[in-house]
Amino acid sequence: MKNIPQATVRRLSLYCRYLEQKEREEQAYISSQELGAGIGTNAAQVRKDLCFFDRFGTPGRGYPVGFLRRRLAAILGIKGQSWRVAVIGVGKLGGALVGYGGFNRQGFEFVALLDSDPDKRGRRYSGLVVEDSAGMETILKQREVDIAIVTVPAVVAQRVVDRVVVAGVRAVLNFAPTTINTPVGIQVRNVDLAVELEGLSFFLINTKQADHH
Amino acid sequence: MKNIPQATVRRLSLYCRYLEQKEREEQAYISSQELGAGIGTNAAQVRKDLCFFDRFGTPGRGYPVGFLRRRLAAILGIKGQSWRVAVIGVGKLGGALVGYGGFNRQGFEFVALLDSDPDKRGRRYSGLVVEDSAGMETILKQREVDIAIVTVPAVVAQRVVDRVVVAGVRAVLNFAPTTINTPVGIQVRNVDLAVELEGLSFFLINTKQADHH
DNA sequence: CTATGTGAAGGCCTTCACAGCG
DNA sequence: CGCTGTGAAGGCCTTCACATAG
Repeated sequence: MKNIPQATVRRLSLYCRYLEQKEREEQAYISSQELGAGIGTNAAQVRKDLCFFDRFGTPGRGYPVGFLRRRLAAILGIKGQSWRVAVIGVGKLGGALVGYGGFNRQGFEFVALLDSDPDKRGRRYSGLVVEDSAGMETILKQREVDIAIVTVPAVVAQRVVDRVVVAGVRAVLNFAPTTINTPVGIQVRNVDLAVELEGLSFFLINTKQADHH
Repeated sequence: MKNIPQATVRRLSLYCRYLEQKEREEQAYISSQELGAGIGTNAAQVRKDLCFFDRFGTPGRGYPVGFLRRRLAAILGIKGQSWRVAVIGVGKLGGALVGYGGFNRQGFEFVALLDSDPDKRGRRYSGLVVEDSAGMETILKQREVDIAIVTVPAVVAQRVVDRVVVAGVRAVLNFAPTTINTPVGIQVRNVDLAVELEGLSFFLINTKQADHH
């Protein structure tokens, strides 16, 4: 397969979600124009993104909603496949993520919650018990974890990710506010709240507030 | 000022945080090489980013750590300025974000928690009481809120953001898994957990697992 | 002699424009 | 005739390379 831009992959998720909505509304076809507007981009971008993979559309009609949605789900790997997810660090944020609606999309399944704090152990979230992170490597391997969500304090994040990688996990979603280094072949995505807020701050001081006359 | 790439702004936050660490370690100077490695980029990128703004460095020595950190904080607008933040939708995720360590950096102050659910009203998080979102416009205006963090269900997110914008807020951090439309002049940042997870999923199915012999 | 500052080159992603299909 | 599929053009961001400063 050709090399797919990271930006395109992000939009595929957005297309897929928007198509789910249109499918519920029982819309049969959708144009690149409408699909683009629905996720905040333009028609040309949609067509370019999709033509990386296949010819999904019918000239003159648009894309069949259900068909395109299923094909995109397959491309993203969230169809007929369930990824096994572990949460490491079950503090306020980690606890909130388990069972949060944003994750309740098919294709992902929580199989382990780990924490080093004895006080947190034994707590239940969505039917899962928090276990001792001392046994991290064994648990991650035994449960065949595919993706680790890391919500530990910044100072221990690198060490935790190192252990996760040793356990054979190749995909990490990092919420710790620090930069993580990993060997090649490991994919790390960072969700960095400070970076987002500071980006907004930069925007606020560099734009003139509209005057109120 | 020249037009600063979004990507550069993101890195400025990372530089700033890395410099805080080096400042605590009482390091006096840092090279573009070391600063780049510290946040996962290269020396040329660091120099290019910084030279958008000023000449911060000393050829032959590098950048003075404390000086550069303060200047970057000023550029990002998190020095001598405190942005007033409201959280709208205080469910699991919203509640976790209030008081989460990632936000405990100077420059941001929570001044309102709003929810439409009567059961949530009156609950306290970090000393703030959850109030009725019926009075959103009034509360946001009276408290001079600069940034709204939106953690409501996807179906109501657009309507909530519309009201936030009417109330004069120009910066939104959206956690709802849906695309938000706003007038020009409003900055929306999306933190989309489904998109991140599906990006990892795409990576996993498109890379060969290293063989174990 | 080391490390910055910066124009130029390169590469990647987006937008354009239109041929071609239904 | 409308809308897709796609090469080409354009624009933005990253990387290079070296003049310059200490």
